[in-house]
Amino acid sequence: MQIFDTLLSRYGPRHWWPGETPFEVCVGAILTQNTNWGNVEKAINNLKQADLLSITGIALLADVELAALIRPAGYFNIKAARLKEFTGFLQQEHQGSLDRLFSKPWQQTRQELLAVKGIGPETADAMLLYAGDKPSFVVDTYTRRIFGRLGLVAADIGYDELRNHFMGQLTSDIRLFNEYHALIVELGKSVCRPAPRCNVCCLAGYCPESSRH
DNA sequence: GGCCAGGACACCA
DNA sequence: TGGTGTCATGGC
Repeated sequence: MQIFDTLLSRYGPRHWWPGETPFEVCVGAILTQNTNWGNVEKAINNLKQADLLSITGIALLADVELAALIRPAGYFNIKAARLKEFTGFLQQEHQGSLDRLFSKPWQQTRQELLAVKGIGPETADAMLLYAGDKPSFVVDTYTRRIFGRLGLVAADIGYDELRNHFMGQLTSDIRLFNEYHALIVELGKSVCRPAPRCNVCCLAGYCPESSRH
Protein backbone atom coordinates (compact mmCIF):
# COMPACT_ATOMS: atom_id res chain seq x y z
CA MET A 1 0.00 0.00 0.00
CA GLN A 2 2.98 2.28 0.52
CA ILE A 3 3.74 2.10 -3.20
CA PHE A 4 0.12 2.81 -4.03
CA ASP A 5 0.03 5.82 -1.71
CA THR A 6 3.25 7.15 -3.20
CA LEU A 7 1.94 6.82 -6.75
CA LEU A 8 -1.40 8.34 -5.83
CA SER A 9 0.22 11.36 -4.22
CA ARG A 10 2.50 11.77 -7.21
CA TYR A 11 0.02 11.35 -10.07
CA GLY A 12 -3.37 11.84 -8.42
CA PRO A 13 -6.49 9.85 -9.33
CA ARG A 14 -6.36 8.65 -12.94
CA HIS A 15 -10.13 8.20 -13.41
CA TRP A 16 -9.75 5.09 -15.56
CA TRP A 17 -10.71 3.52 -17.96
CA PRO A 18 -10.62 6.06 -20.80
CA GLY A 19 -13.89 4.89 -22.37
CA GLU A 20 -17.42 6.25 -22.38
CA THR A 21 -19.32 2.96 -22.16
CA PRO A 22 -18.58 -0.57 -20.91
CA PHE A 23 -18.57 -1.82 -24.49
CA GLU A 24 -16.08 0.84 -25.52
CA VAL A 25 -13.89 -0.27 -22.62
CA CYS A 26 -14.02 -3.86 -23.86
CA VAL A 27 -13.16 -2.82 -27.41
CA GLY A 28 -10.29 -0.71 -26.08
CA ALA A 29 -9.02 -3.65 -24.01
CA ILE A 30 -8.67 -5.76 -27.16
CA LEU A 31 -7.27 -2.98 -29.32
CA THR A 32 -4.64 -1.95 -26.80
CA GLN A 33 -2.99 -5.38 -26.77
CA ASN A 34 0.72 -4.62 -27.16
CA THR A 35 -0.19 -1.22 -28.59
CA ASN A 36 0.22 2.43 -27.66
CA TRP A 37 -3.07 3.89 -26.40
CA GLY A 38 -2.84 6.88 -28.72
CA ASN A 39 -3.16 4.55 -31.70
CA VAL A 40 -6.10 2.80 -30.03
CA GLU A 41 -7.92 6.11 -29.69
CA LYS A 42 -7.62 6.70 -33.42
CA ALA A 43 -9.15 3.31 -34.14
CA ILE A 44 -11.99 3.85 -31.66
CA ASN A 45 -12.70 7.27 -33.15
CA ASN A 46 -12.93 5.68 -36.58
CA LEU A 47 -15.55 3.26 -35.25
CA LYS A 48 -17.45 6.10 -33.59
CA GLN A 49 -17.46 8.25 -36.71
CA ALA A 50 -18.77 5.32 -38.70
CA ASP A 51 -21.43 4.82 -36.01
CA LEU A 52 -20.25 1.23 -35.64
CA LEU A 53 -19.01 1.18 -32.06
CA SER A 54 -21.68 -1.27 -30.92
CA ILE A 55 -22.07 -5.01 -30.57
CA THR A 56 -24.33 -5.27 -33.61
CA GLY A 57 -22.27 -2.74 -35.56
CA ILE A 58 -19.10 -4.77 -35.22
CA ALA A 59 -20.84 -8.11 -35.57
CA LEU A 60 -22.38 -7.12 -38.89
CA LEU A 61 -19.18 -5.66 -40.36
CA ALA A 62 -17.11 -7.72 -42.74
CA ASP A 63 -13.67 -8.58 -41.36
CA VAL A 64 -11.86 -6.52 -43.99
CA GLU A 65 -14.06 -3.47 -43.34
CA LEU A 66 -13.51 -3.71 -39.61
CA ALA A 67 -9.78 -4.17 -40.12
CA ALA A 68 -9.66 -1.01 -42.24
CA LEU A 69 -11.35 1.03 -39.51
CA ILE A 70 -9.06 -0.18 -36.72
CA ARG A 71 -5.90 -0.06 -38.84
CA PRO A 72 -4.19 2.66 -36.71
CA ALA A 73 -4.19 0.30 -33.72
CA GLY A 74 -1.85 -2.13 -35.48
CA TYR A 75 -2.29 -5.91 -35.83
CA PHE A 76 -5.55 -4.91 -37.51
CA ASN A 77 -6.32 -8.26 -39.13
CA ILE A 78 -5.84 -10.15 -35.87
CA LYS A 79 -7.70 -7.58 -33.79
CA ALA A 80 -10.60 -7.45 -36.25
CA ALA A 81 -10.99 -11.19 -35.84
CA ARG A 82 -10.76 -10.86 -32.06
CA LEU A 83 -13.43 -8.16 -31.94
CA LYS A 84 -15.70 -10.34 -34.08
CA GLU A 85 -15.06 -13.29 -31.77
CA PHE A 86 -15.99 -11.17 -28.76
CA THR A 87 -19.18 -9.71 -30.23
CA GLY A 88 -20.15 -13.17 -31.52
CA PHE A 89 -19.66 -14.56 -28.04
CA LEU A 90 -21.87 -11.82 -26.55
CA GLN A 91 -24.61 -12.44 -29.09
CA GLN A 92 -24.56 -16.21 -28.86
CA GLU A 93 -24.03 -16.65 -25.14
CA HIS A 94 -25.52 -13.49 -23.58
CA GLN A 95 -28.17 -12.24 -25.96
CA GLY A 96 -25.87 -9.40 -27.02
CA SER A 97 -25.87 -7.94 -23.53
CA LEU A 98 -22.81 -6.98 -21.48
CA ASP A 99 -25.11 -6.68 -18.46
CA ARG A 100 -25.95 -10.36 -18.78
CA LEU A 101 -22.27 -11.24 -19.14
CA PHE A 102 -21.39 -9.37 -15.96
CA SER A 103 -24.47 -10.45 -14.00
CA LYS A 104 -23.06 -13.82 -12.92
CA PRO A 105 -20.27 -14.44 -10.39
CA TRP A 106 -17.26 -12.65 -11.83
CA GLN A 107 -14.96 -15.64 -11.48
CA GLN A 108 -17.30 -17.49 -13.83
CA THR A 109 -17.39 -14.54 -16.21
CA ARG A 110 -13.59 -14.55 -16.20
CA GLN A 111 -13.48 -18.19 -17.24
CA GLU A 112 -15.96 -17.50 -20.02
CA LEU A 113 -13.93 -14.56 -21.29
CA LEU A 114 -10.70 -16.58 -21.21
CA ALA A 115 -12.40 -19.19 -23.39
CA VAL A 116 -12.99 -16.58 -26.12
CA LYS A 117 -10.25 -16.72 -28.73
CA GLY A 118 -8.16 -13.57 -28.53
CA ILE A 119 -8.96 -12.73 -24.93
CA GLY A 120 -6.09 -13.55 -22.59
CA PRO A 121 -5.80 -12.96 -18.86
CA GLU A 122 -4.90 -9.27 -18.98
CA THR A 123 -7.67 -8.42 -21.45
CA ALA A 124 -10.21 -10.43 -19.45
CA ASP A 125 -9.23 -8.77 -16.19
CA ALA A 126 -9.33 -5.30 -17.77
CA MET A 127 -12.84 -6.00 -19.03
CA LEU A 128 -13.94 -7.31 -15.63
CA LEU A 129 -12.50 -4.41 -13.65
CA TYR A 130 -13.10 -1.45 -15.94
CA ALA A 131 -16.22 -2.51 -17.86
CA GLY A 132 -17.87 -4.86 -15.37
CA ASP A 133 -16.87 -3.15 -12.13
CA LYS A 134 -15.60 -6.44 -10.69
CA PRO A 135 -12.69 -6.79 -8.22
CA SER A 136 -10.26 -8.54 -10.58
CA PHE A 137 -6.78 -7.03 -10.43
CA VAL A 138 -5.07 -6.31 -13.75
CA VAL A 139 -1.36 -6.87 -14.19
CA ASP A 140 0.56 -5.98 -17.31
CA THR A 141 4.04 -5.54 -18.72
CA TYR A 142 4.61 -2.44 -16.61
CA THR A 143 3.55 -4.23 -13.42
CA ARG A 144 5.99 -7.07 -14.00
CA ARG A 145 8.78 -4.71 -15.04
CA ILE A 146 8.40 -2.30 -12.14
CA PHE A 147 7.87 -4.79 -9.34
CA GLY A 148 10.48 -7.11 -10.80
CA ARG A 149 13.09 -4.36 -10.84
CA LEU A 150 12.18 -3.40 -7.31
CA GLY A 151 12.93 -6.98 -6.36
CA LEU A 152 9.46 -7.48 -4.94
CA VAL A 153 8.67 -10.34 -7.30
CA ALA A 154 10.67 -12.57 -9.62
CA ALA A 155 11.41 -10.88 -12.94
CA ASP A 156 9.95 -13.81 -14.86
CA ILE A 157 6.88 -14.27 -12.67
CA GLY A 158 3.81 -15.59 -14.46
CA TYR A 159 0.61 -13.64 -14.95
CA ASP A 160 -1.55 -15.51 -12.46
CA GLU A 161 1.18 -15.63 -9.86
CA LEU A 162 1.75 -11.89 -10.11
CA ARG A 163 -1.98 -11.22 -9.99
CA ASN A 164 -2.31 -13.43 -6.92
CA HIS A 165 0.52 -11.47 -5.32
CA PHE A 166 -1.57 -8.30 -5.48
CA MET A 167 -4.96 -9.83 -4.76
CA GLY A 168 -3.53 -11.65 -1.75
CA GLN A 169 -2.09 -8.51 -0.21
CA LEU A 170 -4.77 -5.96 -1.07
CA THR A 171 -8.30 -5.74 0.21
CA SER A 172 -10.79 -6.68 -2.49
CA ASP A 173 -11.69 -3.12 -3.38
CA ILE A 174 -12.79 -2.26 -6.91
CA ARG A 175 -11.78 1.40 -6.59
CA LEU A 176 -8.37 0.42 -5.23
CA PHE A 177 -7.75 -2.12 -8.01
CA ASN A 178 -8.94 0.40 -10.59
CA GLU A 179 -6.65 3.15 -9.38
CA TYR A 180 -3.63 0.97 -8.63
CA HIS A 181 -3.35 -0.49 -12.11
CA ALA A 182 -3.92 2.91 -13.70
CA LEU A 183 -1.17 4.42 -11.56
CA ILE A 184 1.24 1.62 -12.41
CA VAL A 185 0.64 2.26 -16.11
CA GLU A 186 1.19 5.98 -15.57
CA LEU A 187 4.49 5.29 -13.86
CA GLY A 188 5.49 2.75 -16.47
CA LYS A 189 4.80 5.10 -19.35
CA SER A 190 6.75 7.94 -17.82
CA VAL A 191 9.84 6.38 -16.33
CA CYS A 192 10.12 2.62 -16.73
CA ARG A 193 11.63 1.78 -20.09
CA PRO A 194 12.50 -1.74 -21.19
CA ALA A 195 15.92 -2.98 -20.28
CA PRO A 196 18.48 -1.95 -22.90
CA ARG A 197 19.99 -4.61 -25.07
CA CYS A 198 23.18 -5.55 -23.35
CA ASN A 199 25.18 -8.61 -24.28
CA VAL A 200 27.12 -8.47 -21.06
CA CYS A 201 24.23 -8.51 -18.62
CA CYS A 202 22.13 -10.83 -20.77
CA LEU A 203 24.88 -13.38 -21.21
CA ALA A 204 25.63 -13.19 -17.52
CA GLY A 205 22.01 -13.84 -16.71
CA TYR A 206 21.82 -10.50 -14.95
CA CYS A 207 19.37 -8.72 -17.23
CA PRO A 208 15.91 -9.03 -15.66
CA GLU A 209 14.34 -9.10 -19.10
CA SER A 210 16.88 -11.23 -20.88
CA SER A 211 14.07 -13.44 -22.12
CA ARG A 212 12.85 -10.55 -24.21
CA HIS A 213 15.98 -10.24 -26.29
C1' DG B 1 16.09 4.12 -39.12
C1' DG B 2 15.39 1.84 -34.82
C1' DC B 3 12.87 1.24 -30.70
C1' DC B 4 8.73 0.89 -28.29
C1' DA B 5 3.81 0.39 -27.10
C1' DG B 6 -1.56 -1.09 -21.29
C1' DG B 7 -0.88 -9.32 -25.51
C1' DA B 8 -2.28 -13.46 -27.37
C1' DC B 9 -1.69 -17.39 -30.00
C1' DA B 10 0.36 -20.92 -33.14
C1' DC B 11 4.03 -23.75 -33.70
C1' DC B 12 7.87 -26.63 -32.55
C1' DA B 13 11.24 -29.35 -29.99
C1' DT C 1 5.60 -27.53 -21.30
C1' DG C 2 8.49 -23.79 -22.27
C1' DG C 3 10.67 -21.02 -25.79
C1' DT C 4 10.19 -18.55 -30.13
C1' DG C 5 8.04 -16.30 -34.05
C1' DT C 6 4.22 -13.61 -35.76
C1' DC C 7 1.04 -10.04 -35.99
C1' DA C 8 1.69 -3.97 -37.61
C1' DT C 9 0.77 0.94 -37.04
C1' DG C 10 2.39 5.46 -35.41
C1' DG C 11 5.14 8.49 -32.27
C1' DC C 12 9.58 9.77 -30.74
